[in-house]
Amino acid sequence: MAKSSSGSKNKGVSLAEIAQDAGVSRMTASRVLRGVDGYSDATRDKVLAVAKQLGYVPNRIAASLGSDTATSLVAIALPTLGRDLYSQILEGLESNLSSVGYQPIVGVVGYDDDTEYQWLNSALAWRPCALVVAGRTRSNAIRTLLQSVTVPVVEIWNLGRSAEKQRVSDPLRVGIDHYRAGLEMGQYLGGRYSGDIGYVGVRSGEFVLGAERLNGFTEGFGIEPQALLLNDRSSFYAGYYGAEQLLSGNPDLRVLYFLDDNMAVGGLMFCQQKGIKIPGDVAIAGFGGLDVGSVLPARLTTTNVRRLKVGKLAAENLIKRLNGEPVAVIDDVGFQLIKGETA
Amino acid sequence: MAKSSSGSKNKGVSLAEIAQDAGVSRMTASRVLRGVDGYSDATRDKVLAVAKQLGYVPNRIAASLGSDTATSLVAIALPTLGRDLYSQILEGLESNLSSVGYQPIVGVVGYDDDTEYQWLNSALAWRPCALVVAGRTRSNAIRTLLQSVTVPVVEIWNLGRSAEKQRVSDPLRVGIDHYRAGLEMGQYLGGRYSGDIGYVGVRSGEFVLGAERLNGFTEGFGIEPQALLLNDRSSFYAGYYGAEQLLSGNPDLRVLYFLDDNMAVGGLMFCQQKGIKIPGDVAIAGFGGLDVGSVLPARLTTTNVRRLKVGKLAAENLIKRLNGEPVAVIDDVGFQLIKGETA
DNA sequence: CTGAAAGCGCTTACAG
DNA sequence: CTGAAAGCGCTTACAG
Repeated sequence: MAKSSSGSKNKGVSLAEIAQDAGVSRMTASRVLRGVDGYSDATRDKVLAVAKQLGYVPNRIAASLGSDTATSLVAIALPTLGRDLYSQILEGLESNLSSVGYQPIVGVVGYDDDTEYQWLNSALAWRPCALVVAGRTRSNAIRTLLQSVTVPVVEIWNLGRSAEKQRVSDPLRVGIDHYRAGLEMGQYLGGRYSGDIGYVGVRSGEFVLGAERLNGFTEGFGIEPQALLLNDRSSFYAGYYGAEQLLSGNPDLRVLYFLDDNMAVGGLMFCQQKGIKIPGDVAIAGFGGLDVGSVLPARLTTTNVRRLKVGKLAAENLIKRLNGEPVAVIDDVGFQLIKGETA
Repeated sequence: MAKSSSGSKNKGVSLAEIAQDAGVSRMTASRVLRGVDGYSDATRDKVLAVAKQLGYVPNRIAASLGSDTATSLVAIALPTLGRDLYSQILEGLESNLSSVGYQPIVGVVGYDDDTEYQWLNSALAWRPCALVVAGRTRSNAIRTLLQSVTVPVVEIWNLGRSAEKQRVSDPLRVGIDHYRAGLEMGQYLGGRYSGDIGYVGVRSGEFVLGAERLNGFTEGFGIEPQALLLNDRSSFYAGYYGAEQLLSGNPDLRVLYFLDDNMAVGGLMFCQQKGIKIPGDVAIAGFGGLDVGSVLPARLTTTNVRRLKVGKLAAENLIKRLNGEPVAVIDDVGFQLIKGETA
């Protein structure tokens, strides 16, 4: 547990001192500092001057306890962080959240229900005004937790498939329909290629990343791909390795679909090194629309998703909900099939 | 400012209720729940049972106000987030911080002093137990702020050049000496190539990213490179574009050094497409040791830095400082010159 | 436009 | 081992 012996709290300037120096009551000083109505111009100027001179830093801990409104803290639980996906979503979230005075508490919880549950519980102790989690199927314990919480919950990235059954009290969802993204890629490739197909993805324990996309892809293509699920994180190297594994076992594979562009580029590199022609021998497709795909000698065939936009929209919708404004319970950011030169 | 009309705070179970149901005083319940000494086994079991049954979620806001110790919140101000660099550092930070009960409040503040100052000030309102910022030269206002703060400050990524003058009260630093990283690369390439050299980097307004590295590189190579500083974010495409610009203006450039691997790979792609031989015609080097470099047809010459490690070590040292334990004021994570095939 | 009182949910000294 | 009192720094109703 966190403890700090060096940490006797910074007893800085308090509201009471401001009030005293300005010759007003704490209430009046409080009103001025919060910018609510109820004071003369002279009073305002005096209080503000004193506050500035003394270097007053308001104490949100006390403010939050004193009021019965929630804090301006938003608890954000992310599955991962070190790669493009969630870091860009988080950047979008942070940007739009902080611009209106909310501050994110972030946790990296992986794909493990217990870890996420623990984290959410400890985050709740800070009485956040909202919760942001990645959309996915969860254990009963977490579902119960998320439902019993009185603050808004936003699920990002994954819209889920039961888009039609939403009620107003349900969590807000912002992201894309990954099944459809996979479906469209499957249909596109299915119309151009035939023969055996393969998929290289990643799992985290029980949890298979991008499972809905793979389902959609299978449906769209019309053939069950040979799926290789590495127990690893997505990376160029995982894609390289996965392509090697899959192709060495099944040299006839005509199409290789990857969990994301990072892995697809890794697979591409493997094929290039082995003299396998793309897309002549093997067609390759990724997902995500990462930066790298556009600079490759051959433009990567992929599905483009605006990750920053997902974060920004999630923040916007959350803010609307917090302000009691009407808001789309499901917000589909959409995607774009990029018909590149690798498939 | 943040406000929430839907946000009447979740009046959940309080300590008082636990105490009443368990038939003890609030103080005793508090002691049990915090795990400090001073109660019988029977009392403990009773309190714990009631707390669990009622679904008690402790209120850290109140706990923090009630005690005079700092919160378990760590304020982390990052320049950027959507790319590998700081997201991986943050992942390391979060991981080691959360494992001992600290929670990060994160802000993305760019390279602008005013923005960072504002953010730090609002973060301070949450009375964090520590501050984490990126190491760099700052305005007087921020320096004053960071010095006047009573909680530990950690500067990450950049060690700075005045490593010898540190005192115990100075901020902790964890990262690498970027000047040296540039110097060693410059020396390495200077020993292998001669002729005009170029550098493609990025600036954010006044702030030049990786400026110390460029200085070291110049010193090490012994020649002032033609430097192109794009007013953009680092990306594959920026590297591609930068290489194009630089090479079209100076076809004789023999060496191209890039701000980071992303940009270097972009430059590499440009050269490949133009039939420019690497390293026969142009030698290319990056920085960072990003994943992509290892899968390229030609292994990228670069400087490897363990970003996750920077974050983890920063957290570890911070925790030591918070616990009053001795700790290295400057912690050099080090780097590794990768002599690849592109230079 | 202004302020005195009470309270938010905890914890810190005390005292027993 | 246990508890009554006071207080953390604010804000919410009131009342004027």
